[in-house]
Amino acid sequence: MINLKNTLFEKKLKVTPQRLKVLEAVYNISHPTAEDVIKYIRKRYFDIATGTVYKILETFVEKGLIKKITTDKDIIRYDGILKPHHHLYSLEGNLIKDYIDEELDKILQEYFKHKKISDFEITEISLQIKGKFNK
Amino acid sequence: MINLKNTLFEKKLKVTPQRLKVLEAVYNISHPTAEDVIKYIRKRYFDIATGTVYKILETFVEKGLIKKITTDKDIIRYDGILKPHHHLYSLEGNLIKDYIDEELDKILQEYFKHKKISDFEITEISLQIKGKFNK
DNA sequence: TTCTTAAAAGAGAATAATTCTCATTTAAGA
DNA sequence: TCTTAAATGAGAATTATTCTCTTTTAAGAA
Repeated sequence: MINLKNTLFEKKLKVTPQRLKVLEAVYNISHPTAEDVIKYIRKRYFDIATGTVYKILETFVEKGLIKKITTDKDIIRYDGILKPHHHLYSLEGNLIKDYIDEELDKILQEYFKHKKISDFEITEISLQIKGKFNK
Repeated sequence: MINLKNTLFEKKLKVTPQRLKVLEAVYNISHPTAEDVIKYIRKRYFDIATGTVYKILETFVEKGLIKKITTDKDIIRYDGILKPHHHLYSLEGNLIKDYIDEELDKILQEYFKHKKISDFEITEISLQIKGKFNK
């Protein structure tokens, strides 16, 4: 169980009720949009301005507390998992799942140790795996 | 040199001047946004309604003529290259480059032939490689 | 505990990308 | 050439996101 207050404190961010709840939301919802976060907080805790949530999410991304994830929809989603991982995308719906595979990471790391891409320095590699979820 | 008229015809799409130019634009601009396509056409050929361009791009994606590509910005980009490939993303600016690497594709294919992801059928794998371009 | 102040939050207007509606035009086959 | 379903255009509507400016508050100092 993560101590939310401490997480903010370590990043030198003022601990506010709004920030605590946004962080909680991103940790508890899978790949939420800003709108998802707003609903989560309004339903359970208190009213919050949309601009505030957008601002807080942006701040968290800058501080490296959460990550933006890429989708080909026009809505930005966020991810509370920081350790490098990949994503499974449903070709049918909006479902996105995390995919963690350290063996694969090792293979990729090994591969790019030898194969250099000219004029490009790799910081991070993530796979988008598209397909179909079977129920 | 691709025959644009024929490309549309094969997909059973009415051949219109607007569609021809949108297709030309996506082939000639690297990872354009809808706005990029509109500017391209207006500058060189004729005025075109924004809604028309959005509609045409959507139609092309549905017919598999082009692909949407994912970015963590809030703008959708398109890609005229259909053969499976990966993308290099600049962490600094908006630069996106195609990255084609058949050796890597083979390794991934081999890897996932053995390693199955439970309840998921892979259709397509693409890498997002983030990092820094060196001039 | 109270005071101070920079930072954060709130309200709502502004912006920008995208979608929608409906009237008009046009490609393509009869 | 005629017919018609499909495509385009114009602009309004929608929606996600950002911005502005005022008010509130967290946190450290006194």
